[in-house]
Amino acid sequence: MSEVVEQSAEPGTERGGPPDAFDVFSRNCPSRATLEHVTGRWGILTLTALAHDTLRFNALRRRVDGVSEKMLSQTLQALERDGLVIRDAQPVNPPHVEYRLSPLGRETTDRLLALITLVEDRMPDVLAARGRYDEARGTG
Amino acid sequence: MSEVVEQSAEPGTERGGPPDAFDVFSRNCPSRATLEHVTGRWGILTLTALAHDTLRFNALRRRVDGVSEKMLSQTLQALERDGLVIRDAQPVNPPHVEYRLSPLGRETTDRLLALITLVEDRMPDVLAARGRYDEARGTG
DNA sequence: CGGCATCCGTGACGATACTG
DNA sequence: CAGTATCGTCACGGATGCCG
Repeated sequence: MSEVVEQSAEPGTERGGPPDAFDVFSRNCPSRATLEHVTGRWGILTLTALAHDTLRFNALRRRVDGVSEKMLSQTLQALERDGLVIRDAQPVNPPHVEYRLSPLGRETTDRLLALITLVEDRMPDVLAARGRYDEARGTG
Repeated sequence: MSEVVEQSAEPGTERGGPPDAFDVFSRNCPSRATLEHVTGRWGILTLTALAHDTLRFNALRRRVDGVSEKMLSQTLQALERDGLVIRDAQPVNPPHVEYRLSPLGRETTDRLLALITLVEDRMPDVLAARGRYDEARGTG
């Protein structure tokens, strides 16, 4: 396995800092890594896709437009490892595996959803801002 | 300029879809790009750093541990272009440039903060889950 | 101080093929 | 169906140097 999302190699994990040691601003804080799993390109979409339903691998793949098999697999593993996603595998043939959110995953996804909703709602503003910015540069 | 965050090259922007056309799930939706600016590794941290204060470039750089000059510059440009960050440049010598959140940027950052707070709070759970996951693989 | 341009390595990512 | 293994690319991102 030459390519892994992140094994337990967090160097600064055991530095035993103060109680608020999980501040994302420091380079080696594990919360930074988790935050990146959650907010990573595929992390966001995967969690959001699981917000309402329990889904199987390929259903998820269809839902998250553009994700490759590999990246979905990787993303799911990272999220499962962080305890945000639960993997239910039934050893039947053909294999039947379902993914769903854990309680913590649900909480996280709720906040994510709040963010996404805002961004989607305000896209007209964003697009307008982009237009202004580009014009101020392109035209002079 | 061979390396650019993203110019106006969004291919699916003008497809004139339905009102809810800003669904992040479709590959070519501009909201997906904006979401990635916001939730990108440096986007999150930059916005969060600006949550409370107006900051100058190098102050920001010190605050966001590990960011390179180049990435901070790129990130700020993307966020400014999307209308989330406002750049105040005073043409004095030495140059004095300040960055602050726009109203939309503030709204966005508030939601981001809610997410970050949750993740930081729950890091013990995450770490425990990781421990269980790793053990179930390494040992069993 | 606040940038921008250039060079360049690394690894994230996608496509494909294979397994159970 | 649900993945894992392998390989190639390319653009993300760091280091450096220059300019206003």
